[in-house]
Amino acid sequence: MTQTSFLAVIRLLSAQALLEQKFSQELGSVHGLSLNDSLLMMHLEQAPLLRLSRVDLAKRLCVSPSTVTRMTLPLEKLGMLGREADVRDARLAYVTLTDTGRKVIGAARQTLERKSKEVFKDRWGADEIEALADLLGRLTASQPNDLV
Amino acid sequence: MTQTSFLAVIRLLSAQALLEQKFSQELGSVHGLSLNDSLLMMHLEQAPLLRLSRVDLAKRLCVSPSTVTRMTLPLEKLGMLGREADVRDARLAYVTLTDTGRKVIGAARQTLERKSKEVFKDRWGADEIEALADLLGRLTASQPNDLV
DNA sequence: CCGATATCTTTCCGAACGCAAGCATTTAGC
DNA sequence: GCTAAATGCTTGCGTTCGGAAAGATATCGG
Repeated sequence: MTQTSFLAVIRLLSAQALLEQKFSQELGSVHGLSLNDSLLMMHLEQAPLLRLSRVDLAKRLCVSPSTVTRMTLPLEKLGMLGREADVRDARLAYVTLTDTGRKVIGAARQTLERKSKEVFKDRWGADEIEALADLLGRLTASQPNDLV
Repeated sequence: MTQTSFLAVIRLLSAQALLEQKFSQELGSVHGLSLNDSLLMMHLEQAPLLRLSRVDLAKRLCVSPSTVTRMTLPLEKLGMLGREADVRDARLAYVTLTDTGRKVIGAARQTLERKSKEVFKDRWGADEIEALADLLGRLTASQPNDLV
């Protein structure tokens, strides 16, 4: 007798591995972004001033602060991200989304949306997709600032 | 207007990052296994003869064959996994689950079950957890041999 | 039977990550 | 006002992963 919660967790982990495999390749070859790069930029997209601190981004992405530093470096050199200091707190180094970055993540989002539709193309009703999104939203709701 | 399927995918990716962060640490410090190590051994657990080929494992875990080779190496040295040749096909090198491995993955499973329950502890009804597991099962159903 | 192709596995190389340590700055206690 | 603790960011080191290449074996077509 297997617990339902355990079953749900295992399937969620397996499903993520499947989706990452499906999305990663095209996202990288077409837009030059990794999946985590895209999530980072989408968080910036919906941030108040198109900017977030690095620790804030780390919490939202569930990665270490050092990873954020390393992730933003190449994107900054490509002109997709910028750096901004805080007037009050000299420790903060905000990551900002540039106009170039907005265009790139906009295009990448279209790719993600198209491939997302493909995932549910067969044997899925609109109400079921919505139910899944809703239930997953309750999991991520415990985290700082849900995405989308 | 954001697509529901896109919303579901983004939330699934975020939820996975959250779960991996929650589970990874204790799983590693207590049992010496990574999350992927555990999934690999659980796949072996339910295999017909407690054994699977490396490419088969790679497909089930959605990782490259080289990753399976590297993952199994230390677990083999620790006596949790074994190696078995095929009588008909000399190319195959089955990964087998030893008695030691069965005990270890059994203990790790208990940890995973306990922490899985914690995830849904608050604000979740039994019917909702089951609905989530069911919907996720339809995603992984497209893959070779669903787990659990 | 034999060559061409396909499959299974491993190794090498570069990329990405977490952790611990370190530096700079801010905040809190006295 | 000054020291101690806390916070934000970066760097070095070890670990893990995917892709390409290589070697071994199997299968297929003639």
